[in-house]
Amino acid sequence: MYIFEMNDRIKIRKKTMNATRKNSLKNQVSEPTLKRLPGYLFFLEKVREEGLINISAPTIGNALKCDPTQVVKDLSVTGIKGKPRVGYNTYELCHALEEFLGFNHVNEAFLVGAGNLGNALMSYQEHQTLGIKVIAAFDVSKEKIGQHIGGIHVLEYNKLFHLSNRLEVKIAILTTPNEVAQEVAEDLVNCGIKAIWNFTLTNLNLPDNIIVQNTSMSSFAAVLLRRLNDSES
Amino acid sequence: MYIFEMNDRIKIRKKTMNATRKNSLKNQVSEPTLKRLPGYLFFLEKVREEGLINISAPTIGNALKCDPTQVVKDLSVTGIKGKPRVGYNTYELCHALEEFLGFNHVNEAFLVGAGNLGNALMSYQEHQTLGIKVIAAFDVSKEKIGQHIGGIHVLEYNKLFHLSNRLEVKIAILTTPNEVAQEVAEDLVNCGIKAIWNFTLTNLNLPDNIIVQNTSMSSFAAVLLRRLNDSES
DNA sequence: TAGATTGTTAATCGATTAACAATC
DNA sequence: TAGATTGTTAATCGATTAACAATC
Repeated sequence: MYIFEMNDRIKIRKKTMNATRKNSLKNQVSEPTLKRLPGYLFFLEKVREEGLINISAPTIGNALKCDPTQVVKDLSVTGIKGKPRVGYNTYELCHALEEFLGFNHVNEAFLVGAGNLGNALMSYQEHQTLGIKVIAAFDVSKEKIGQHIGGIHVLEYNKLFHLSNRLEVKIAILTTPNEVAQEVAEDLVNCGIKAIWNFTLTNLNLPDNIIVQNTSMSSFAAVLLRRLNDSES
Repeated sequence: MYIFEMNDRIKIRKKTMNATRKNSLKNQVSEPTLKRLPGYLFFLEKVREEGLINISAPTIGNALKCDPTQVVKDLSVTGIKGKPRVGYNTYELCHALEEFLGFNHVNEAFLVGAGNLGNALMSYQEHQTLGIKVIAAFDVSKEKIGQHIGGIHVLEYNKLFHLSNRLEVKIAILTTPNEVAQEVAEDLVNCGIKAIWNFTLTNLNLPDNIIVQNTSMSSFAAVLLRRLNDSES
């Protein structure tokens, strides 16, 4: 009988996991495509308001500075079919994109950490239709508790546990200090949260089935500053 | 003599441009790598404060949930060499990363559009060291002009032209309404701005030498909502 | 020395781009 | 019909991952 070495075992387990993972990810839309979709939606809504009934992929590509073939491929995820020589129906496309992205219905969310960034996101969302609506914010600071920001109450952190029992909220926005992010995230998962929009710099360690969307401003700053540096040399 | 058809000409010009572009981009660090670097920096700073002198790529990869080979490759851009069986010197790495990213010196920036998101970024930056410091904000709204937010004056938009003459600011943060973004961006370029951190949904049309870093919150919302949807089916 | 880790080079993987037939 | 545009399939490109020699 052949005895695996430890390294072999690990490799085999890794491969199996990857295969399973990949299978469940099959026919999922790729992240680059998903990130481009809101851009199409915004542009198409503008165009539609201007009264255009149809628009071709080359026209869209020209406006958004990307390859027409890519536009065709990206838009195909909505299931909407275009007509040769005519293009796509702007109304149909807008509608399908909103539905596909989940921007057409209200996705309720909790927000934890009513600091600067937290406050900003609370105020911001009133004006942008991200499809995500913060219904309650939580903080531990006595000064912040009781405040109204952008029409949202800031509640005591402990109330999270009660409230999550009553409401079926699946999304949480995490804007706490980095040091407590992991701890808070675990609480959120225990409260039934399925997806965390993480604005902290902490790398969260959570069960595989929890969706974590890391959004670090410093990544963008890094690209901008480095490109500026490159261009000057 | 062979006469090109128009399509051929366009194709050839495109190819030439791409070749030139690529040449100037040669040995530039890729965007995915750049976006990961602040994560390494943040983690290494924490680790260094805890007193660790050396750290290996596998240890970093484990903490940040990414491939050790990728860690090695990413960190190689700093020029810091690790020692086999020992790893990298945490102090050297932190220092080199900060320098490489431009986070070690103050990069002055203007901010245009002191709305919700603008205010947030003004307050936020005090606490995070993104390497970018807003030294003045501009708005057209009478109510906002004269306010102090996060220690930053909100000035009348027209003052931008005077001030940019005196100061050598190269970076601008754009948080205006979408409708005026293009117009403001052109003003900024005329004022000598070289890099624009664009938080609007408008696709800016600017000279090739201007660096535009698009940062749309809705892209992240799109990925999060879609993944949540996928996981539920 | 033995073995873990670096660093480089090759293989793989996935996304973008190109090519082209189908079609309105 | 002619020709622009869709939509699919193939080629290219670039990033990630794997393999392995060098080295402390």
